[in-house]
Amino acid sequence: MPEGHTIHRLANRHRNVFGGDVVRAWSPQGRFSDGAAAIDGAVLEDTAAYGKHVFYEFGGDLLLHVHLGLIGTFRTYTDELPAPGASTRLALSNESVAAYLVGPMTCRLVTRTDVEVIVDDLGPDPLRRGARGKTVFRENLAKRRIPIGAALLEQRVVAGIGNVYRSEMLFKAGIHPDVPANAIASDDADLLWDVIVAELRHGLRLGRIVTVEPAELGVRSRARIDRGDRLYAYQRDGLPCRRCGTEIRVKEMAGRSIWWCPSDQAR
DNA sequence: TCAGTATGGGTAG
DNA sequence: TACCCCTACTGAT
Repeated sequence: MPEGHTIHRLANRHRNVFGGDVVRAWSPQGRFSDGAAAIDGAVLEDTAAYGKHVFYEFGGDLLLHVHLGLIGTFRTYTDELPAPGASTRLALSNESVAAYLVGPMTCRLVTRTDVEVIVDDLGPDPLRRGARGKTVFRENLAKRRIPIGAALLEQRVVAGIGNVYRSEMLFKAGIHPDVPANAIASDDADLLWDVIVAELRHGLRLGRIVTVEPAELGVRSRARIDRGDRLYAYQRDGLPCRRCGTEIRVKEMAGRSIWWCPSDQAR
């Protein structure tokens, strides 16, 4: 489930369980054998997430770059350590933890210069501390004529938003997905940024996407919200809006479906 | 048990 | 625009 919050959780988890340790690395699938051999026996010094990218620092100029894409998963085991399956691109382990990467879009070795190029091409990451994030986000919107619903999926505009969050953020900010990004008032852009930061932090903490306000369901925390009640708009086409009862709509935008409430998200 | 789909995005054409 | 990665989940059978 790789939107930005998932990747930051992954980086944090692997820093906690592998950080400072010598790790064993191999590629059961064989497609990353040379890369795995290069980091096998090295100390994992740190991990870092930027948007949907995660980097593993092995000292010097040796880093591992992973992007899960749509179907990639990185499963981490701390109790029983099963053997990796044949499709495992990269297996990492120390004495007590094993992590198996399957189906990633990207798994390669990079240099610090490569990382800089990748990160420089990304918009601000709402899960990273940075006083200028809101300003850069607002400036990025002002430069684009495309609909805001499309702009939110562009990782150069803001890094870490995926298809679930784009519908949910626009619902919570009360913005119609068709509004051109450069037509959004700066106050609304600031509000949208604040919603994005808050929601991604909730997602990071919970490990799942829950955007519905607990008070609206009469519960005390997002952790108590049932699976079917977690979202306002995403994949709820034909169902009544949780706030106003208007039927949620869906259409395609930037090659993917987007959902919105025609009443709460007036143009 | 199986088919269909998707929380992504690079690359080839 | 099609393909790819080849998982995880959902709904139909």
